[in-house]
Formats: sequence, structure tokens, C-alpha cells
Amino acid sequence: MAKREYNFTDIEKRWQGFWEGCGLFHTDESSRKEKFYCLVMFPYPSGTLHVGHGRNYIIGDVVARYKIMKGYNVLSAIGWDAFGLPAENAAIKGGIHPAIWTKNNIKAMKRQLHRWGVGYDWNREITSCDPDYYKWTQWIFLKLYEHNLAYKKKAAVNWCPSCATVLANEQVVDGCCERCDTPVRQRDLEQWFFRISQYAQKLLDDISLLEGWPERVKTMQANWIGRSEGVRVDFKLENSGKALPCFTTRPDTLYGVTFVSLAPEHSIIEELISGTLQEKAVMDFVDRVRNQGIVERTAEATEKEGIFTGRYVINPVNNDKVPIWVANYVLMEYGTGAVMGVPAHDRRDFLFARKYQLPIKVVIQPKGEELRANTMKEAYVDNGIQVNSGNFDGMSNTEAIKKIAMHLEYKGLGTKTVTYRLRDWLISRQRYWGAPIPIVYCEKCGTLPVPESQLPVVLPETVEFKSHGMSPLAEVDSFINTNCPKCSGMARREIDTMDTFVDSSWYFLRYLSPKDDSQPFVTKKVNKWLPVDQYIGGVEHAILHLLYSRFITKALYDFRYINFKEPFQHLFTQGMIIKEGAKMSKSKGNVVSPDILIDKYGADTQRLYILFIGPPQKDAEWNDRGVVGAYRFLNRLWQKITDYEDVYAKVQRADIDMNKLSPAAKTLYRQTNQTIKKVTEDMETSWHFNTAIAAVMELLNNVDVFNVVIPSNAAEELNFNVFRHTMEITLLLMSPFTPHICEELWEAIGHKPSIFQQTWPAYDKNAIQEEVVEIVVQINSKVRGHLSVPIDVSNADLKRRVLSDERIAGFLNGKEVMDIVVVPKKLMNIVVK
RNA sequence: GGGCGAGUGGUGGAAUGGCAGACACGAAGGACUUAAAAUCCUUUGACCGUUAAAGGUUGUGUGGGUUCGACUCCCACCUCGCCCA
Repeated sequence: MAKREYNFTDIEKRWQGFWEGCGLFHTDESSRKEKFYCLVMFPYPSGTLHVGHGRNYIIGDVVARYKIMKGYNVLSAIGWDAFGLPAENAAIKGGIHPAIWTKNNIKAMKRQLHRWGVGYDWNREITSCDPDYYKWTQWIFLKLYEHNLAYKKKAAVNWCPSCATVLANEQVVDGCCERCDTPVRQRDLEQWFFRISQYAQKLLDDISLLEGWPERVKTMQANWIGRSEGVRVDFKLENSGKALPCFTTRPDTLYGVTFVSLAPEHSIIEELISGTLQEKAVMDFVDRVRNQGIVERTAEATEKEGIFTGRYVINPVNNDKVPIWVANYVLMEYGTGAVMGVPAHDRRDFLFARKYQLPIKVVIQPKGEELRANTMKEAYVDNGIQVNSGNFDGMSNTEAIKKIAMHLEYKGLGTKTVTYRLRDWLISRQRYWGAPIPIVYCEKCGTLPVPESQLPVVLPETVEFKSHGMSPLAEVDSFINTNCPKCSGMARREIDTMDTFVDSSWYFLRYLSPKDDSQPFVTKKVNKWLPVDQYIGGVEHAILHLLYSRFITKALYDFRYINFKEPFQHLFTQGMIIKEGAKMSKSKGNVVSPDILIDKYGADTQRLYILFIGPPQKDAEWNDRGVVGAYRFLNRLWQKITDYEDVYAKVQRADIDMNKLSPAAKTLYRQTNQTIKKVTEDMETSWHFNTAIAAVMELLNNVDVFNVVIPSNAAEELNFNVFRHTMEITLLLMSPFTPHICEELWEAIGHKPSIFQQTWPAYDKNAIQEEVVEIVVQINSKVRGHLSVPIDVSNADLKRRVLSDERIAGFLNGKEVMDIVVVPKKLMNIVVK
């Protein structure tokens, strides 16, 4: 018979066209099947994809195809997170408009996705830089504004004095501008914020609803929100008696306060120092520190610096008079911007006190030793017993935390308070390539939202990109000048655009009605399809993107647009693909292009290798040579099935009756059923695609030792049917991983396409049962022999057989048997002395 | 400094209390070929051992512990990675 080549190029093209034509991934929303929303994080169109990106989409495709075969109505869609800085940089450097650059990249990446054979409902494709999309991003801004969750305030930005421009954090390298190396300064600008802090507690509490999320990601979210319980203690200014509130999580150390320090931004400073001798020195210090970045100021390695204000406060619990300092490590954003200094029991306070010769007062003693202020080498931050603490002496400090807080509240000297590390979300970007913030400033009427009917506020196309100065939007008069929506008088538009994280915080709602121009999403549809059943993406988005999406979802829930509180039911974070010890990136020059590999081996080979490389949640090292292993396997599978291409139609199909099979056929039939079980478990429970594939490889190795002949009698027909059954199962099990070749072979073996209309195979419980098992015989836990016994052998019978075994008896000669441990169907351990 | 991962052959990895190294890569030897590629077969943790079979010892970062039995569970430590300071 003529051998047919495994011509992957033609095969892959053919089936990609077929799936497109038959609408395999087209989601029929009226279907009565149970829904399954499978979502991969939508890509930023940065240029071309490498195999590291491919892992994400291929995993998503495997899950989608598997769920289709399991009988779900699957929704799998994709779009483009298309606003952002790289496009604007390309415009500045290469003179190409961001819109063109983005469009070209989308085109190139779409082609790559198609070549991988990953399937989406392309009718639902969305692009966040499209006015049809960002109209609704602006709508979300308006809704947040309406509910007082969007507001404007002054906030520090990175400012390059030489370029006279605002820099994004990633444009600041070692505290300097990445372009001109000028030290970056902090400058206050009026900017828009989303009040995510108002949702801090809800975001924290509802982590418990995220059952299908990795623990690691949940912990990262909780840490980022950073709830801490403490007390706001009112210290009184010595001269005026005015309260200076300090937040502390350690009220047990209150008796050990020897100074109080203020953030340089604290509003009380001016009032404190005015007219004092220190006034000028303090103001100089404040100016200098405020120009340091926050990251730099609070870094462990940065020198703690401060200056005395010349003023004092009174400690409310013991009336100690303690000095007020201004310190670089205190932040206005956290707590009250004023902290009490307890050198004996806080590391930073200890260093600070030593540096400026401030007193150290021990108020907590560890068990079994006695700390002395003048001999301490470092702060003691652990638990112990209260000393020098008035009525609280002798109490454990954990007890004192509660008692002192109660005491303060009772006396009206403080309030129990909860604070969060989570800051409000700064969404203003002084950039062109983003969704314009829909706000108008009128001299008469003030700050006004753009009415919904006037959305979208469209980005002007013709702008000038310069490497210096403000956002290009600042110079487009036709954009800036507008009419006030209230009084129709002259008004000007907000020129800042939104952080791209706003675009990506709601896109998963848009897939349900991507073209609806009357509303951002259809409540009825999103309520039916969300939460997303399975979200798949990189762990680098474990904090911000997921937290912002959760916040927007919760806000929309509170505004009664949707009836679910969390957007993503299950989350899967895949590991990175590493090459030469580093993450693949263009700048490192270690990227592997999928196109070259597809040309050489085909998409199925590449998919198989990426899935086989290791457990998908772990990082994995890419090895170009490893790819051939996947290619060889597919070739063997191809050969095995096409060898009998003209036989399948001639051999009558028959149900397989275990009792009539030859021993070899029975073994193969059993192995086939065992493989179904193994692969299904790997798909359902752990997503260990690598071991699922290994199991199928093993099965094919077993087919190799099974003697297939073109049947000429009934017994041979039976054998052939067992072989055919095994190959059909192999194709079904492999189809989510390597869909093209499986479709082709499914047809070759005599079926009508598509294989994805088949249901996922179930295993025959009776068939997986072995008749004979091999028992490992150990003596003192060392393997000394193996024994084949019927599966249903009794323990007593097993012992008798083992002890009468010649070899085992030799080992036992002259030794006393102390104990025999039997693990049914597996092992027997004889303990001897 | 804190939190979370991880550490197994030459390599990617498998085994979650029961034969360590499945599956694959690479390597070595062989078959086919004028030759090469492809393909197929054999071997492949290390060490000792025999003409050959066998067989033995040792082995999952280090040190302890629990157990008849530990890559797996517990304690301490070392190294690397990620996130946060």
C-alpha cells in the first residue's frame, strides 16, 4: 500500500479552515448546554509572539477543546489590550503613528495565533484603542465619578526637569531619566484617582470566595491590601494643646515613646516651625526629601534621616515630653503621616535614635534575659512582658496591646483604627495613547463630566510626537477647546488619558456583546455567562490587573448593573518559559520564534512540546532539541494509523468482549482503558498535561509490541478491532493537544469530521482491573524479590507463597521474623532480626 | 528583613508514605544505506562484581527526627527564584 506522508503544513491549513467554516468556536448563546467561559488574558500587541507567550494561548485552547468534548457550551474569545506606552515610544522613535503601529502588530500576532491552531470566537474580537470600546471605558469612569469613586487631587509624579516631562515609573532608571540621565524629581500635579481604598475590606473579605485561585495569588492580594489593626493615639502639642494623631499597630510600646516623627509632607510642619530658629533648616530638609522618590526613601538601604523641629508633644499615657522630628522614612500616605518613635522595639526607630542620640526606653522584656537601653545592639521586636508601663507592668505584651487600646478609648485619648496599605488607584497618565478622561473644565461651572450622550471623547488623530515636553494632547487646540455641557460657554477638556489597567479591568464583560453601541455590556448576558469559569494568564498580573478587575466588578455590582461580586471563578497562572536561564525577551535576545518551528515541524509538534515541557504552572527551560521528540511521536502515530488506511473500511466493527480476547489483545485493551483514566484525571484535577501526554506515548509504545495483522479470520478481526479501538481512543485523548493531526487521522480511520463533536471517552471499569499483580517483596525494607500473584490472593496465601519462595527463604535463613507488613496489591515487607 | 515557591541522572522532568528516575531529549553501540539524513533495535544514575548470567552497595541540597518503610511527613540549616519591604 502507498505510504502517505505526514504533510503537516497542508493538514494544519486544511483543518484551521474547516473549524472556521463549521464554526467550532462560534458560541451559540441560545444553546441549552451548560456554559463554560474560558478566558486567556488578552495580549498587548507589542510586535510578534514568541513560544513563551504561546504557552498561555495553547493551554487555553486545550481547556476550551476539552470542555467542548465534555459537552459544554464554551465561550472562548480574544481581544487586544491595545493602548499603552510602547506604541507611543515607537511613534517618537520611528515616526509611525501609534494607531498604525498597533494595527500592524495586531495583524502579525493574529496570524501567529491562527497558525498555532488556537480557536476563538473571532466575531467577539475587541480592541481597547477602538472608540467603540473606549467609549465604554469612559462610561465606566463616569459611573465611578457619579458614585464619588473617581476624584481629583494633587499627587507626586516623576518629573524630568531637563525633558520637562512626566515619566512613567518604568522610565525612571536608578532615579534618573532613561533618556537624558538627569536626576528625576518629584512634582505635584492634579491627577485623577479611583477610590479603590473604599473597597479594601470587601476586596480582602471576598478573597474567601475565590476557591479556584492559587493560594499564592490570594496571599499576594491580601498582602497588597495590607490590612493592619491599630490605634490612633492623640499626642498633644506642648504649647497649644492641639492634638497630633499618630497611628500605631503596637500600642503596647506606647510607654517607650521617646520621640515623634512626621512625614515631610505633613501639613502641621509649617505651623510648628514658623518663627523658630530651626525654620529654615527644616524647610530645606523637607524640600530635599520631597524630591526623593518614595521607593528610594523607604528602601531598607537608604539612610534614615531627620531633623528636629524644636517642638514637643506630650505622651498621653505618662505625660512624657518628647521631641517632634521630621523624618524621610515616614510617609504621608500611610496612617496619619505621624508616627511615634519607640527605639527599643522598632528597627527603624532604633537606627534613627542611635544616629541622633535620642533616648531609648525599654518597655517589653523578653523571657529569660534583661534588656538594657545602653547595651542593646538592635531593637527587640518580639513578644515579652511589659515593664515601665504604669498599671500594665507584668502583663504579656499581646495582652497589653488590647488593654492599652481599650484604656485609650475609655479615656478619650485614642481610637481603635484599621488602616490599609492599599492606596487609591492613580489613573491619570500624561500621555496620548490612552482613553481620554471624559471631563471638561468650565470657568463658570467648574469640573464637569462629559454627558454620556457625548461619548466617546475621541482621541484626535493628527498630533505631533516629540521626545520633549508635555503630552501631545496638550497642544491640540481642537481637542482641548470645547463647550461646557452645562452653560455652553467656552470650556477645555482634560488632557490626561487613563491608565491602561482601566481598559483591561472590564474587557471580559464586553465579549458578550462586543458590537453593542448602546451599552457597555448586556446585564442579562453577563449575569448568565459570568463569573469566568476559567481565567488563564501569567503570574505577573497576580496583583494589579486582578485587583483592579475585582474592584470594577464590585463597583458595578454595587451600582446594580451585574449580579456577581467576583469576575473570575478559577484562576490558572502558568509558568514562564526560560531560555539560557532568563525569561524570554527581545532585549535579552533569547526569544524562540514560533514561525520557524511551525515551518519545520508544524503547529501540532510545537503545541505538543510546549505542553510536554513540564507542569504548566511551573517555569520550564526551553530546549530546541527537545522539539524533535514531539515530532517523532506524531510521526509514529501518523504511521501507525495510515499503515492500515485501506483496511479500516473492510473490517466489520464489533463490540469488544473481554472474555473473547487473546491475552495480548486483552492487555492492550486494559492499557487503553487505564490510559483513558490517567489522562482524564490529569485533565480534571491537576492540569498535568505533561504526564497525560507521557501516558499516551506509553500506550503507543505498547501498541508497537502488539502484533497487528490485516485480518483473514474472525480471531484476527477481533484483534484488529482492539487495535482500532486503541487508536481511536489515542486520537480522542490527544485531540485537545494536537488537534490538526487528530482530525486528519480521525477521518483516515473512517470517521466523519469533526473529532470535536465526539464526546470525551469514558473508561470501562471492568477493563482496567489487572488479573495478576506483581508483589514487591522486601526484607527489612530492601527489595529482595518480586512475585506474581492473582489480584484476589488472600494475605495468608500471599505470606505462604512468599515464605516458600526459594530465594526469599535463602535470605531469611537463620534470621528471626519479627513482623510482616502487607500492602495489598503492592508490597510485602518482612522485618527480621 | 518578611512572605511564597523550588532544589531528583549529562538535560527537561516522573513518582505525595510503598520497586526512585515513568515519558522524552542527549549520548554510546548496532541494523538499513555506496554514503549521509530519516527510521528501527540495544544500552544508558553512580560504584563494585562476574567469561557471561546474576548479584551487591550507594543514591532525590545538608543535618537530625517520626515510621516496618521517607523524594514525599516533622524540625533545623544551606542555595536559587519570584513577590513585598
